[in-house]
Amino acid sequence: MRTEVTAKPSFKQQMLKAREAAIVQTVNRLLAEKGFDAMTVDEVAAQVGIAKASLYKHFSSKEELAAAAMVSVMHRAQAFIAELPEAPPLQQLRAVVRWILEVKLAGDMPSLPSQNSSLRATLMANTDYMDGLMDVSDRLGAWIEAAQASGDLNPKLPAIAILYTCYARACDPVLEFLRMGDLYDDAQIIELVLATCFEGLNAG
Amino acid sequence: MRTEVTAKPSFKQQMLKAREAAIVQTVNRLLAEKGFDAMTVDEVAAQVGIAKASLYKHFSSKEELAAAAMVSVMHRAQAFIAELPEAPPLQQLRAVVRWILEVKLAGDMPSLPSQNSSLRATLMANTDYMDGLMDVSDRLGAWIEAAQASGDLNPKLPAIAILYTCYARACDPVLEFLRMGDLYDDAQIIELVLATCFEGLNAG
DNA sequence: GTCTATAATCAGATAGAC
DNA sequence: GTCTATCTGATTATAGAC
Repeated sequence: MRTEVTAKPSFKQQMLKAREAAIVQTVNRLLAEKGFDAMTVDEVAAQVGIAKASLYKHFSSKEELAAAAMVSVMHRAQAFIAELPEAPPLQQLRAVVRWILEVKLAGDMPSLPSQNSSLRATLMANTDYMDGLMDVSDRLGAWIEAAQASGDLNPKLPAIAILYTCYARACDPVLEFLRMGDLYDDAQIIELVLATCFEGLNAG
Repeated sequence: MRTEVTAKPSFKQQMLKAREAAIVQTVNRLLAEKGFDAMTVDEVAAQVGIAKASLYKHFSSKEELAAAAMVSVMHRAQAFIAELPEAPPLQQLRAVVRWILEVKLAGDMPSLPSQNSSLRATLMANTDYMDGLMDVSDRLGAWIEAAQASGDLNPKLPAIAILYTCYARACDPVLEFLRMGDLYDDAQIIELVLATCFEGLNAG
């Protein structure tokens, strides 16, 4: 009966984790749809199907909710990068940017106001988030420098500027603008933005 | 005495216009600093130095305040475009994008949440704003198509995608990111973003 | 038109029973 | 841990005197 008594709490914890995952997924979608300020905790609780007070047992503030969503996407990014097949650096970088655009178009890319200071503080204090961010930045940074050395990326641009430009695709309004026009499907939109990002607007 | 009685209200109206201009300037700056949601009407009134109730005599809602700020930048954009010296289309377009980046770095580019529906409605109902937007879009659109025809801009990209990509520089977070790093001054940051926008990340 | 004072609402967070 | 009910503070907007 040893297995039973140890399995019971484990099962309970699994349930908890599952519920927290559901919360994070809902927050993720709401952050992508409406942004941090417009998202209300009441809304999150309603869509998850639990009481607001229960939410606060899992996450102690609205900022923590947002941070959990950011950690979630960061982990998904790490998983995506880890499973990338071997390829030239530029191709890897392009694949990551494409993934960012796909996640955004799928409505799963949380968007946070870069100015909100309490939110910034919460994020910077979150070691899961910071570790993930640094890990991803290191990997992308290595690809960027390798691609510059091999003459695939413009060596005159600072690597950090290239990194930021890639990250910035996560909140690029061009995707929504093009979608509103109803002239291009999602796949075409992604190709267009990828092209403007890497090849620029100028003629080749 | 004819001049006196007609001059009096004209002067009064000038004062009003001046005060409204001060309000709009304050709103402009606050929208650039904190965004629409984080900006409060109390804050605006305090910084202008008038009572909140007085603000509402000039603008009937927070949305109207934001719309006035958008009309203001739109008019400044039109004035900038009108005074541009004759030059090839690509150069004109680049000048406008450079102007956008300069205004943003100067902290004078209001940033609105693209999702807020009541705000969208207010903006779309504002004929001053819509007229300005269409006028600017027409002028930029003509330059874009001319530059594509002359082989300066990539003719494979839809003109509308190029237009949106230029507009999107008004909310490009790369500017703030690079500024935070403290490695480049404002002039360098503008050149970097201009280069990535037009020449792309790839090597020439 | 400007002010002080206040209404009305909404959202983040908590108390306390179960 | 989950719920209902509530507190607390902030924010948009307005009433009414001058």
